[in-house]
Amino acid sequence: MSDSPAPTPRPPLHARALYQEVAERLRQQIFNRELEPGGWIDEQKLAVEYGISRTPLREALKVLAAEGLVTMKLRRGAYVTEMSADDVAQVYHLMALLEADAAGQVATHASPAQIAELQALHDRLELQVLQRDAFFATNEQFHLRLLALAGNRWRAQIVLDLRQVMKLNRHLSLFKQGRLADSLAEHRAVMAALAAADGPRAAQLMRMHFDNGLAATSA
Amino acid sequence: MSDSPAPTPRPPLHARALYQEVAERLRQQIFNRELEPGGWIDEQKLAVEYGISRTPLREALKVLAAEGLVTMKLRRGAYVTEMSADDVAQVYHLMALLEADAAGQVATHASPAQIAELQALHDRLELQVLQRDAFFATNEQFHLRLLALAGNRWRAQIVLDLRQVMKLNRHLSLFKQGRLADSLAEHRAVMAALAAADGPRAAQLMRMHFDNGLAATSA
DNA sequence: CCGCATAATTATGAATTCAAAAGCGACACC
DNA sequence: GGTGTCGCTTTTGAATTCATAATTATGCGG
Repeated sequence: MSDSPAPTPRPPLHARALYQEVAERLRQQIFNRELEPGGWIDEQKLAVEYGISRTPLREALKVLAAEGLVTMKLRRGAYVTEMSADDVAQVYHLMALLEADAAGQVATHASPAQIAELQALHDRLELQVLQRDAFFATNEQFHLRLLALAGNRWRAQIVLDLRQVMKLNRHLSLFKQGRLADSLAEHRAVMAALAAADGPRAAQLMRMHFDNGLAATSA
Repeated sequence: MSDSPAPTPRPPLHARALYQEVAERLRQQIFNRELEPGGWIDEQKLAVEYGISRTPLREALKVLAAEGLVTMKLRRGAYVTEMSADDVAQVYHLMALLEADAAGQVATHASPAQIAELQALHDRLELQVLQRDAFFATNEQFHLRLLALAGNRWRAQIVLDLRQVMKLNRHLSLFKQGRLADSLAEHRAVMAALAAADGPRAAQLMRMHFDNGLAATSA
């Protein structure tokens, strides 16, 4: 009689397919450099490590390949994608284009409550300028939330994928001292434009934010 | 002794993995409406039809899912994605954004030979205004070539995927009489801007080209 | 001692087999 | 007559088995 309020044993927790769980786990291993860019992915080893068969693992690898995180070589298996400096520049350019447009949309169409939500995230960012990892996390939250508010699920998905491949070389964007503070200042300006409902300015500032981000990696 | 100059029996023709071949075949069946949007995809039936096992077919389906062409429902299989009118508008917006940017890049950076190449494609388009299917094919060739010349492989891939999902509802963009001619006129203007190396104008005209395309579907 | 051909090993790719969940229908009970 | 439950069928999901290509090792010949 102690379990009357819906115990929810376990099956409903299997909300996602196994291959998706595996894909997510692979992404994390890639981002954490446990699988290094350019490196070969040993299917058998990972299948044993994950306690599964090769089948769902191979399905996950093909999804990651479609996302661009891994590269399939015919009859040679899967390799973690390597990003050249040129690739980084290209992806930054696209993120700038897409996120600037999103910022413009949000500035002109978002409700006060939604702006307040973004403001809250930004405020948290202000407090985390000395904690690199937390800063990155909150920063990503802000950008993804902005994307969601911009209301274009296709763009949101694309930017998500781009942000993921960008994590392949966090070592390049290991912001040098000071970049974090600069980034925050730019962020503050974008937030101000959003709050002012100034679409063009928000877009322009967001573009600059990314251009500076790119410059910081290549410099 | 008659086969001395490298016969190349067959193996090198296996240039692509089977799951990729299957993915391409599935795309074609989807675009041709042999698999209708919203419809369920019968794995066993298709596997028999293709003369393969379910394994590579399922891998292909997951790739298509990552591209957005099909939707996987947990424990219920794969369904051809349905595009809402809103989805169409969103995707058009992204194509406008990305291709306009690409046009700007090409206008400012392409070599004369590359511009001539695009001009040749456009000239062919002019001759095909009365053949709807040929017009579409050449039109796509032009846009994809432009993307390639713009030199951002990530953008090229993204636009390719977007163009694919857009084909899910060609019935919506079954250009009404006259739209083809209008489209051609816009195309001619874009080509002129490209030839004149006027980046901003090329971008602007390309954006308008897509905006008009969207208006033609929703009207 | 070096190079090439050939055999053994290993890993990928695909088919097959197995398990489990969802859909469907019949039957009984209210 | 309607509703709920039990069991049967179908289909998805995953593991296992099998085939084939590539890599490595080995041995022979130069």
